[in-house]
Amino acid sequence: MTWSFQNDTPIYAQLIHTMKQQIVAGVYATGEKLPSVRDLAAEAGVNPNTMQRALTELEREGLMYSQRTAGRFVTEDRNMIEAAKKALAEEQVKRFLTAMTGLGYEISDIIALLEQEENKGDVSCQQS
Amino acid sequence: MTWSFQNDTPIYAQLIHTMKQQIVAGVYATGEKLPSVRDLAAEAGVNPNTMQRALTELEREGLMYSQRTAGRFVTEDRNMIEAAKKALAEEQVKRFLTAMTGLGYEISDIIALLEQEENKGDVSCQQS
Amino acid sequence: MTWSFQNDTPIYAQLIHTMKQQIVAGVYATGEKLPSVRDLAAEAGVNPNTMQRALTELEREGLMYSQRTAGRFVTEDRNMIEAAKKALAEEQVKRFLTAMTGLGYEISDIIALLEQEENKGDVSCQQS
Amino acid sequence: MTWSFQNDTPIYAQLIHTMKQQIVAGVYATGEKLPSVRDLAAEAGVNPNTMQRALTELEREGLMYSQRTAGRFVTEDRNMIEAAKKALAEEQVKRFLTAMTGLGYEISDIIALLEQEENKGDVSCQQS
DNA sequence: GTGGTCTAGACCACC
DNA sequence: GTGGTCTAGACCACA
Repeated sequence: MTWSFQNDTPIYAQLIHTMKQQIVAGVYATGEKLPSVRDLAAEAGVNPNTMQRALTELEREGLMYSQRTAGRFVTEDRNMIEAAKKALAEEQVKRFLTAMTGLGYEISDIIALLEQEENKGDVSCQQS
Repeated sequence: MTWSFQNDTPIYAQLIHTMKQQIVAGVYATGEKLPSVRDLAAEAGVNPNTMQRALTELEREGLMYSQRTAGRFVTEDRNMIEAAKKALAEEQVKRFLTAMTGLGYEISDIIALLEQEENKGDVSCQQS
Repeated sequence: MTWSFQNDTPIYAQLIHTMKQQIVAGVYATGEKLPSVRDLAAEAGVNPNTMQRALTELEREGLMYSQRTAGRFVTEDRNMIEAAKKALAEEQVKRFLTAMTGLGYEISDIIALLEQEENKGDVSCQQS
Repeated sequence: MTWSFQNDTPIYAQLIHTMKQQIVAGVYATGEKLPSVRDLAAEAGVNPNTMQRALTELEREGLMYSQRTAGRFVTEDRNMIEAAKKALAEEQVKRFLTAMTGLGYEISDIIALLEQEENKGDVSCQQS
């Protein structure tokens, strides 16, 4: 299946985001060799040029590097990945907070909601 | 402005979601007359039928009602709207949590992050 | 509003049925003068010729008679009307029974259902 | 054969009713695969979209479910079907009673009529 | 002009 | 071929 894209943000930007998430989430481990541009493009159902552009950007950000002959690898710098992770998380938080405050929730309300979730997940079932 | 749609979920579903959000957020107040189907469709840049379908569904959910010739109105039942708001919030929370846990965060981490945000918003002193 | 017709049975037949029902139900009383063909046709939203045909048939059945100058009248023969009533009732019963047996109900079941209805209608409310 | 429709109620509503009746009556058995939307539409002589709408509604009511590629099936939940049957029967009874009382019959009269029918059906002796 | 219904025809994803 | 979605355009009843 080809991925799904929003038609308001450029596809290459969405690719960057998705690849970043996959690296941070460990789909592609630290130092791991990535599939070829052609394969990645095919998997995502986009033009190889578009995928190339995304990868170049990710390289510029330091999340991956390419060696002429051997291929393209995820960075071995865990701090780098950690930083990317934090950035992504912050983005999620920001988006989430915007949505929730737009719905009329205060941060304190939200924290309360999350604590509820935490208890829900902690113990399997306390009282039916 | 025509709205933007993801190409993985049906447009009518996205319309439902957006309209719901707008009602909950008070863009369309309780009991207020909504624009005509045709106008809403034009505004969203979709076919009137598609908008119609979304509105029909919202009507079925009780968030609005239509009067043959007079037009379509937001429900006057605040509880209804409140319930919709809660449902939307829960959806946001769920989505957020899966994204964050996918990134490797525990709920406790997330709560900590949010508390940080809270303090940031509270006072203007920043000690990055 | 113009009446509603099925598109499988001729309109004149449906007119006969409806007029018959109205006479039997007393909408047009025994011996009463009927509106003009033109008016009846307008009321039903059909061509006067079609209404004429229906009325002619009703005359043939003896439910009404016309006097050249004075107009058209419901029969004064109560037996006639009574018979028509029975015929209509029988038709209803037949249709009803077909539907219900088609649904898998036995006549005894149906009678039980109706007796329930009778009790329901009899007393306003016995127990909440 | 194309079906016949009344021109006062929307076709899709009539389709819902007819399909429901057929399921309840066992024309389409529990769990059975239904013809394709297109075939059903052709059989009924309506546009596939109209038939689709009816089926969607029936799905929502739980009387059938669809599998992306395999087709559409009658629910396997006999209780569901039983409930639908009762609802249809109640509707028939209500309609019948209003028609008959409109003709001037009391419920007791009607029950008497039905008992007559019962006896008629029981033994073949007729003493008209 | 409003909501609602219907048709015809197209496209998509899935297997 | 299946279900599902979307569009474009038409028509109706109502007021």
